[in-house]
Amino acid sequence: MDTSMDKKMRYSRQRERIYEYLCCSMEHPSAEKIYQDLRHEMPNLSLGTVYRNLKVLVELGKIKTIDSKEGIEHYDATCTDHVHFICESCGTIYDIKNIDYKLLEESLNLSDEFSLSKINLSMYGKCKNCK
Amino acid sequence: MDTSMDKKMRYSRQRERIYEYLCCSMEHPSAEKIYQDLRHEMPNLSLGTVYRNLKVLVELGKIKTIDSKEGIEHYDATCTDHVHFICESCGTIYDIKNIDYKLLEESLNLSDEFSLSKINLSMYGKCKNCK
DNA sequence: AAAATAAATAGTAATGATTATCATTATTGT
DNA sequence: ACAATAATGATAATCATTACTATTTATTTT
Repeated sequence: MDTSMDKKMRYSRQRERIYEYLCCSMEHPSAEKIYQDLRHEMPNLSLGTVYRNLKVLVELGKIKTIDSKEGIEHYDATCTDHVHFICESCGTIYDIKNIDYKLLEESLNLSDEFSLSKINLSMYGKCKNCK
Repeated sequence: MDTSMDKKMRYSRQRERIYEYLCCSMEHPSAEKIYQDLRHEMPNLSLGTVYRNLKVLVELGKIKTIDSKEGIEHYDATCTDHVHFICESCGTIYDIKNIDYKLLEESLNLSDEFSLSKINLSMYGKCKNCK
């Protein structure tokens, strides 16, 4: 909401740790999962702090959100281009990295009435272990 | 949750009307929007009934959900294959219909460790009116 | 280095979309 | 028409996320 008068950001151990956690994690955790895991080493970390910092990190472009199934938001620190394959049996979210974006954009046949800025692509199916 | 013992479904004027409304609508409404519009002709329609029937219609495969931005679910009765273009300025959701799915799947370069059953694709950018 | 400042936190209350509950109403097979 | 039971309407409950506020902490100023 605060568009003018940008206030300068200060260092916070909590934000640093949340970002570090996400960078190391391979499993695209939810805010709740991050909170539960970091609680052990930061006993009075607050869930609100996790949400607040995830939002900040998204605005800074350092992490991304994944609109996974049913309502709960998940987060991802891998900021190179990639999309997700979500297994319908076990729910695991896999990173798929070798997309041919030129071919992909071509397949969309978008008329020039639209200017494209972002593609949100997820795939569903069964993974190696489940099929 | 009820996997065994399928109980037989009965006709309901409310469900019929909700489905009809969705088929005629061109704007991918939310449950709340549907409720507010149908309230006039069905004064004691309940919001819960709208949610319940939308869920049933999705299970029957007669309509689809669109995981639009920020949390609120939207619904769509166009069940031919198509994806959505969501304008970042005005929020309008457009149907994009002439996708080349063969080319699209090719561009994904999926290893055969995964068996694909569904693709969820949304595009973001600016529409004709907003750019 | 101490005081002044303002950003960030922890803890908790509030919000808002969706679901569950349950007494009542409506549909369908006999 | 009647019994069986699915669907409704009204409302309460749930649950992820956000807002609020007194306090703590990081930075700036003196």
